[in-house]
Amino acid sequence: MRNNKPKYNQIIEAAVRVIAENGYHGSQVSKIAKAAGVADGTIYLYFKNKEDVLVSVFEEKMGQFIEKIAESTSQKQNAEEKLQTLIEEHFGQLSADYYLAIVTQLELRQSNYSLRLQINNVLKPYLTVIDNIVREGIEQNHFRSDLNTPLVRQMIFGTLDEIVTNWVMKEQKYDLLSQVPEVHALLIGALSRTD
Amino acid sequence: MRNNKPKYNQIIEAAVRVIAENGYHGSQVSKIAKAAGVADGTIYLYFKNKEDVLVSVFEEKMGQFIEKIAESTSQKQNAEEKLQTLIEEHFGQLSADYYLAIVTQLELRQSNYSLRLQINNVLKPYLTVIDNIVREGIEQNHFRSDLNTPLVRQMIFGTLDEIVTNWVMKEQKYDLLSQVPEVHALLIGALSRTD
Amino acid sequence: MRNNKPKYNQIIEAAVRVIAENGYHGSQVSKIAKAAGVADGTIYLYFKNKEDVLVSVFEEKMGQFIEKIAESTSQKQNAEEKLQTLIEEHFGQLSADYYLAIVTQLELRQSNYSLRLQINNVLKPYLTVIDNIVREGIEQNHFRSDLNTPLVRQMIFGTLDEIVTNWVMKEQKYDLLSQVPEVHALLIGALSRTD
Amino acid sequence: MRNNKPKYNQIIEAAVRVIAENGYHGSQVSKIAKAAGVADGTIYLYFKNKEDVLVSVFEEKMGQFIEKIAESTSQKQNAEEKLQTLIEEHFGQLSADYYLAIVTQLELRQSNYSLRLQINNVLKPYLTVIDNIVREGIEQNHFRSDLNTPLVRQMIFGTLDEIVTNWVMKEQKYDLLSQVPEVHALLIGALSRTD
DNA sequence: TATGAATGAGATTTCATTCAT
DNA sequence: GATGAATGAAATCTCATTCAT
Repeated sequence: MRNNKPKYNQIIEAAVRVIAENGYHGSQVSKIAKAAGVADGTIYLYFKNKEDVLVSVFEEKMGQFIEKIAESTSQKQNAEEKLQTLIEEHFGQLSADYYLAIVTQLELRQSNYSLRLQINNVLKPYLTVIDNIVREGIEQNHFRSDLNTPLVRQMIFGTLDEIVTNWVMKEQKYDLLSQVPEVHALLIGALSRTD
Repeated sequence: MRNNKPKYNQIIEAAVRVIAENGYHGSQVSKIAKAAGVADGTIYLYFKNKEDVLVSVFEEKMGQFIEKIAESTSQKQNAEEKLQTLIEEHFGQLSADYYLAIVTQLELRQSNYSLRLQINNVLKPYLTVIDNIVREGIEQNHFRSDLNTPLVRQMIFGTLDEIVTNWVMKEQKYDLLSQVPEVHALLIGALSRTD
Repeated sequence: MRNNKPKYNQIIEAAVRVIAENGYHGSQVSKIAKAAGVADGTIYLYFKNKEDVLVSVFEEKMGQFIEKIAESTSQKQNAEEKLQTLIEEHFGQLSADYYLAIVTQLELRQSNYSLRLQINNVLKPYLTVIDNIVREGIEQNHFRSDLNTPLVRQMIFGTLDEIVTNWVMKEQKYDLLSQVPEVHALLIGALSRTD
Repeated sequence: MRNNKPKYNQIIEAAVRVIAENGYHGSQVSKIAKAAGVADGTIYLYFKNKEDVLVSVFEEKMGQFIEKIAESTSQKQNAEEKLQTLIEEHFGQLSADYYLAIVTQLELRQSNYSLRLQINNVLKPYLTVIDNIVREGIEQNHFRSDLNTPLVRQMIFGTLDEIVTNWVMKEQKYDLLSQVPEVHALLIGALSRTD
């Protein structure tokens, strides 16, 4: 695998740092190369072009992000707990990585359509995790049986994403993790049976 | 106000069209000028720079969008109905204006940080409308009294925004308005008192 | 026509000068722009890209070159005189324009395949002039009737071209025009009836 | 000599193949190395630099080409026959080696001035062969005594070269060798005594 | 000898903005 | 007010060459 090569990871890590500090449009290849301690041309030994660097940043970082969430949730027994864990991990990981939060919430969204499509692809497994929790909640009779899974998934993802983006744009001045219980309560309220 | 001048509006309308058809990065000043039937230099008689054109597009279009929502909701008596009307108007207006939906959901999000801050400013009155509905629902004892208004507002806006973005990215192949009841039910579920 | 625009001609003339002085591969767009007294970007208002500049140099210069030859030869009555005039003009014009000779004989031949095909196209009318002289000579019974016109044309053009190239590579240290009679005699020897 | 080393020849042969298939500008050192089955760096153990590879290709290939012509013509008794043999060999060898024809007629001509000077040097022995035939013809009283040898040599070489180049550019769609008699007749016509 | 990963200089082209008319 | 020709800064990517192993 290419990520055994140390230079590959050096470049990815440098890219996150440079993008977080200079913004998407201020992140020239030469700046990333310098931050990674390699020559400009070296970037092109590991990546097809600049867009490939950015996609790879997202793939690597979001890949880990999603994997952790998938693993943590899988260890919980019911849908409500899984949802809570998902929110905790989502907020927790982005709280813990200042640069990653800026890059994923603000900077990479400025990318062009082609890059956006690839980013959406990377996100798919996360959306599947959400879908499965919703389905499980319905099967376990904890959630309402008439839920429209895609719509619910859009609500959950849209809610979490908007909350994190607000937090990043407010320069992370408050504690994101402390909002987990309230967010969980809101979402459970939306999903639970009322009878 | 500068929007009494006919060329100002010509340019705004041309910009929406050009951005929707060519994407954010394919929308050069010269292209907008040509579509508006004016010379490149004329743009600079009405706008400070390109960013000002884009902000103005958002201001004008979202200004109308928000105004309509504010007016429609104000005619309803209680928070639940107001929320329903808000969702209807939000989905309805974007359903009705193909170009506007693409521009606001996809293209203008590719803008840089500075433009994004200005766009957020334009959105503030909309967020206030949501806040007021939430507060009213609490006061009317329809919503739970322990709701964290900003958080709830983020959930509502994040949910609606994510749903519309998905719909635009799926090339508007399904009917957005038919989802209003389900979305409303979900949000009401999240907000309502359970006792 | 685009060559009414003064900048267009400024750029063409500058390009000939720059190519002659710096060689094909030493002729960056910025160097041509500077020599023409315009900004780099101005080049692209008049030419699609760098290749278009080079093709146009050849078109304009060879266009005039060929036109003069066509006109001069047309005023002669028989094929032998026409051939003499053609050689005189061919050698004469390139003798008179130091830069043009270097550019057409040495530098533009270093171009890539695509440019070479376009250059060949420009040369076509010249080859036609030669063909017509050959045919006329045959009809007038001055040249042998069994001549293979394309082959003869290749001999004539190949001969003149090789002689000029040698002269340019020897840095034009001898007088090219003084060779006209000998060259003419050789070619007439090849073409004339022997009975 | 360095061409006792097998890798040297591997690289030369690979270079011809790569240049014929990819064109002069598409023939990177790494591509030649790969085709030769050696590492990039190995090229530099056998050649000073890329230009040296190209010059060597020309030297080796044209060396053989010229040697054969010199040998074949030396076995003929008079200038006319020698000229015929020279044309036959010139056309014959290039007809027989598809890649060599493309490389020498089209691709290597795109090289820069310095390489062109070296290529001219390689050609010198061939030009001497031609010169000797011309001088012999004059001495033998077959050719006109007033011939300017360098000029005649330029005519002969220019003619043959132009004919081959045309044939290569027309993608070798017709038989080059069948033109030998006509070409010979033309050149003999130019050189022969007319009394 | 042989390797091949790393280097880094260098050039085309775009496009927001200006300003003389 | 209106024009649009001209500006020129700025960034990606290639590829010949090197050198530690």
